[in-house]
Amino acid sequence: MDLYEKIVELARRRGIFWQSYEIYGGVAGFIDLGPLGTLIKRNIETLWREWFILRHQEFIVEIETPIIAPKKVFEASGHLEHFTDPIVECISCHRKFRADTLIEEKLNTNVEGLSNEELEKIIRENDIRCPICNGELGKVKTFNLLFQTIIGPYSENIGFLRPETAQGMFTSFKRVYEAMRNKFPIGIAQIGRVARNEISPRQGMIRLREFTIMEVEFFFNPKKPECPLIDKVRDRKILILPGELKVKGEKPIKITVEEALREKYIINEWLAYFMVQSYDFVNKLGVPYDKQYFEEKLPHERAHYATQTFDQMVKVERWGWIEVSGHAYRTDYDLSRHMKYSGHDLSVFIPYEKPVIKRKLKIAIKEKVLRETFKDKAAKIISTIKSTLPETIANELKTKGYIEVEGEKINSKYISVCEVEEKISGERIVPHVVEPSFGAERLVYVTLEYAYSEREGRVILKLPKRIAPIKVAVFPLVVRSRLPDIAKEIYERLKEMNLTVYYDESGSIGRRYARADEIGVPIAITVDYQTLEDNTVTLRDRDTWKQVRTPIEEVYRKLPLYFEDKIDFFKLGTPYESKSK
RNA sequence: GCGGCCGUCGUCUAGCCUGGACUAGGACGCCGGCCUUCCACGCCGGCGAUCCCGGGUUCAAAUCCCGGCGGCCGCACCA
Repeated sequence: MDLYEKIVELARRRGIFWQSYEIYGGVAGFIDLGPLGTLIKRNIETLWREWFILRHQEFIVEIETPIIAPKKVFEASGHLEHFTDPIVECISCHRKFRADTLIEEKLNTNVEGLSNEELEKIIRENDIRCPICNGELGKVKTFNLLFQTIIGPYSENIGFLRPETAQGMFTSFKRVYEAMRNKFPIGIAQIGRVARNEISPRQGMIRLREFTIMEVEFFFNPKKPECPLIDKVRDRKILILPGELKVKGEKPIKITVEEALREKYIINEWLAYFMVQSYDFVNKLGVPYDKQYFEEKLPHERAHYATQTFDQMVKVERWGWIEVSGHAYRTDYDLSRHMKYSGHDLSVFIPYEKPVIKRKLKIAIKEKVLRETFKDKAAKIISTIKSTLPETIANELKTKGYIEVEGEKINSKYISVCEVEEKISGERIVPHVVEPSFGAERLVYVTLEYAYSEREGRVILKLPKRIAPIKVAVFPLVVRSRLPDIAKEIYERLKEMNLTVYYDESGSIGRRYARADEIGVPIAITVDYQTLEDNTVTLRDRDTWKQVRTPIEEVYRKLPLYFEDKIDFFKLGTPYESKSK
């Protein structure tokens, strides 16, 4: 049984996650989170919020937008066109191939944007066959990974489930920007469900058809792409595999952020900054730095909207390196497309430090005179003049004394040229975007895998205490005397402190410790006979099985400090060894 | 989607080849009780199985046949 199987089994047994709709045989690509899984995922989300939003709250804000969007949104975003692949199936061996890459490889030509029929024609004309068995290829079909639905009753209004939360940030960009009183640069974050109709998801929690994305769309001025926070991470070393090394089959290299930027491995400082944040965030979930690296996606591997993408890879036992986050430089692709498709201006006004004074020619039209002379034709003449460059008009007036419009000669009787000063206080730009984007369920799995350990045949989930779904377990050593009463009292007090905590008096104390270890409870409090004498209890550390003894009142004071990482376990009391040992 | 392997209590499994005594057995876990002064102790009891689903063959199907669904691995696909 490999680690993945052990975790899946533990998850099912203890209520962390399992396959959805089991009673109907299950459906691939969907999972339920159980009581513990829900807590774990929420703790990961909370940590993410703190790490990416709270710490940057002066310029990163969180929003929520719908899961369903009308067709137009995905026409604009390019997903209807690009989130699909033309696929051909070999008639004899039934293997499937991407039609476009097959042709591009064989004929060494670019067939981007061609229709399925055109691709099929090329395949027929060039007698392209199955590269595996040399069999004949069938019809070119399209796979679109968007889930489709209908908005409203009996409606023609087609909608789609979003494949990423990002579009919500783009479509509402202007509102958020204004609500934040034109804060710029600005990051908009969202945690939400997305859906992708994967062709064949078969890696449990790793490839889901519906999952949670945590992402930031960070909007900045492409003319000022510097990140003021980059100094904080400039000297940080990261493991990175740039595209140019990847194509040579080389391994990731360990370099500083500064070097990565200098060598243009990473093309934007903000992108680099968020990559380091992500490196640390995943480390906080229990993944060591040497089990992570950033891999650049090659042009043909990238999504349609990105000019550079790094995937943050984490090593897992079963599948090797898997992607837990993507870091894409999306440029102004999305905003520009939404401007074009919606007709709304999504640009941002950037004031200059000092207004620029520009001298400019202006044509003054004496409309009244012009109308009197040319009657009906006047309107047309005026609009033509207005759409002509003032410089051109001035030049013609100077040389010829008139300009010719609509077959009429217009001289200085009707128009005159003057020079005006124009004060330009800034310019409008379409922001560029970098996007760090995490898959929450994958992080849940990765966190579990790195927390999983065994000791003396027992499972111990060494979850970071921030992530542990249950923080404290309270046990009476035996069900005798007043021990259960005191333990229950402690349990009630801890609940009032907003901790997740549980009380257990069943079976032997050893069994109860084992049960608690298995779901990663960091601290177990045991009420024993000594408690009756001096009001002290033992606290047991999940990872070392060591115990300390502390007065009950001290427990309430010190536990919060422990969970805030202000003190470590051994500061919770004085070392304690049980007598029987 | 193809090929290989697989699908029985919560979990792991026995039974399947060679159809019938299977009311589907066990272990672990879970629940209750007893016991118990610190690491899955012991004893008693209990709950717990659409034998993946549907169809067929048969007097009789967990067992044989067909179809489907789901899982794992490989290919392909996807990020």
